[in-house]
Amino acid sequence: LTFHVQISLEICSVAFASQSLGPIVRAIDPWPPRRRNELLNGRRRACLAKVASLVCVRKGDGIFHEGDFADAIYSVKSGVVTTYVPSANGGRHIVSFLYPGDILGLSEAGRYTNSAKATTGVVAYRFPLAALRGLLSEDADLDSCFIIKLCDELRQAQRHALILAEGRAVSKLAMFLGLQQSLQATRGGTDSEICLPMDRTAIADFVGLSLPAVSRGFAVLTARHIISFPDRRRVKIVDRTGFELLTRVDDRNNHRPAD
Amino acid sequence: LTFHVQISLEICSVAFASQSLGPIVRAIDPWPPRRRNELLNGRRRACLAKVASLVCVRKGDGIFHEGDFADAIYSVKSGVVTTYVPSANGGRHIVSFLYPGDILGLSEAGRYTNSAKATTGVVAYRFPLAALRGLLSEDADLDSCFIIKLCDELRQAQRHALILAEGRAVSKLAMFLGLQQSLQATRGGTDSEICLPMDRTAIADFVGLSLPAVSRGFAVLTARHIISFPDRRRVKIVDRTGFELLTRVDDRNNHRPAD
DNA sequence: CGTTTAATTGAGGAAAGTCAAGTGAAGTGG
DNA sequence: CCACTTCACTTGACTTTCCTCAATTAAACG
Repeated sequence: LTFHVQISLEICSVAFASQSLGPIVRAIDPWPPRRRNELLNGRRRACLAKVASLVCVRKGDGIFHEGDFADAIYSVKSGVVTTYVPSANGGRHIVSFLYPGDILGLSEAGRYTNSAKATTGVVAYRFPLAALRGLLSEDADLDSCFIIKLCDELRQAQRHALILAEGRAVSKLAMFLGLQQSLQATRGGTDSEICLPMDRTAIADFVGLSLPAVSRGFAVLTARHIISFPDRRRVKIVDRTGFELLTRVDDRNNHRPAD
Repeated sequence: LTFHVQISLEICSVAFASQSLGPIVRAIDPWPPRRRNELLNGRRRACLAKVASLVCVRKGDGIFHEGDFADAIYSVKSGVVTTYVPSANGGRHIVSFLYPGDILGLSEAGRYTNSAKATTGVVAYRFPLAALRGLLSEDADLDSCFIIKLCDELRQAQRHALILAEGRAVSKLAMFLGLQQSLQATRGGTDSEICLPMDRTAIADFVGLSLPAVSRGFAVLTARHIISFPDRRRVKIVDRTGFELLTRVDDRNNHRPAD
């Protein structure tokens, strides 16, 4: 079975499990000991589901575009969404990869601040802003949930910035893998195997490297036996010590083989 | 009069003007036509002021440190705060520069995710989390205000990522200046003169360049008559067309003198 | 099985990093 | 108030890394 088939299966099962319950919002709580993962109780999920419509997007299709009138936000139900900022000469900067339980549709003065497209087949809840704001103004706990989720996205954006600021290509890639791993860990993935639903170009546009640099970086990490690729879209961390050394911020010297 | 004296004066006047009213929260609204700048009405500001304490921090002193137990968030009343992630070998990555009306103290599982220190003399409101959460659970409009502010910070973090992802040093610097300018514009600053409360090292750590690269980059921009420095901490944009060309995302070719 | 797309690999050049010296301004003590 | 110290910034020379362009291989799709 190829990766795609497995993803499709996952979509079905997730969709099935949460169909009657309504949207999930997933985040790590900024504050001490509360719920850690799914933020909404059944009643509130049902309530949100009432004002939401379900949209299905084929792999590669756009969801909204930078500058469009922002009349709704979305919550990913299944699949992977990429948000990005297109640039003049056909290039783009990828802002984030979004997984089930993530929300998207950030706007400024009524216009989306970036574009979104489906990296795999995607099913998402669509919340018209008017209706959502109605709900938010009535239910402080629901607001709380959004605050927590926004804190989560903010932390992730800051972590992304940390990756982009890193000097060495191998460190960038290691940190990227670490990020993907923790994202998948909070969603019940395994610890030592990371799957990469996006292609190399997308990785390059996310970490701020050229496509060849990504390829070479992965080659170096593989040659040093820090990671291995069972398949182009699946990574195993072989040498966790070496790996974590690279994910440490900066150091400027962690590119050389640790002896 | 030097720059420092001017800053001190500003601190005094700002502190005086908002002393009796309580904290301000400033943000650009993500949604259409609502309030655009100060988000809180007088009653709510007074209400927040009741649970807050005022902290004064001398220039250069720390406010909290990464990993500390996160028992409060802060709102800048006057001065400039820098948040950063320290790295092993004495380096650091700067996450953001915070101005009056900004909030700080992002945490994960009860611990601050980055460190904060005063770049100028700073006065800030300190909100103990317990009290703040009490207020938030009672007042959905106050939650709304925090949601809007978080959206604002998220957009800024994404804009920061855009700067870090940019390839050319001169573009990074131009984008950085553009960012500072828009921050100061929403706070009533002038359009053509930008002031830089932070030193060059801080700029380097923010845009992801070495200190010499920042120096050289500014030199290039000056030589091309795109900007000018009346003083090391004050920048004027001379050639706005050339400037905006550099702030366009990517292009990979905008480093050469446009003929 | 051939075509198209995605990914790797190679060679050359340019940009920024590093290290180190030099300049200027600010702050300190006599 | 001025000389001196100190810190912030600039400038220079050299090295490294990554980007660019291009060719090649590998995988996906009909």
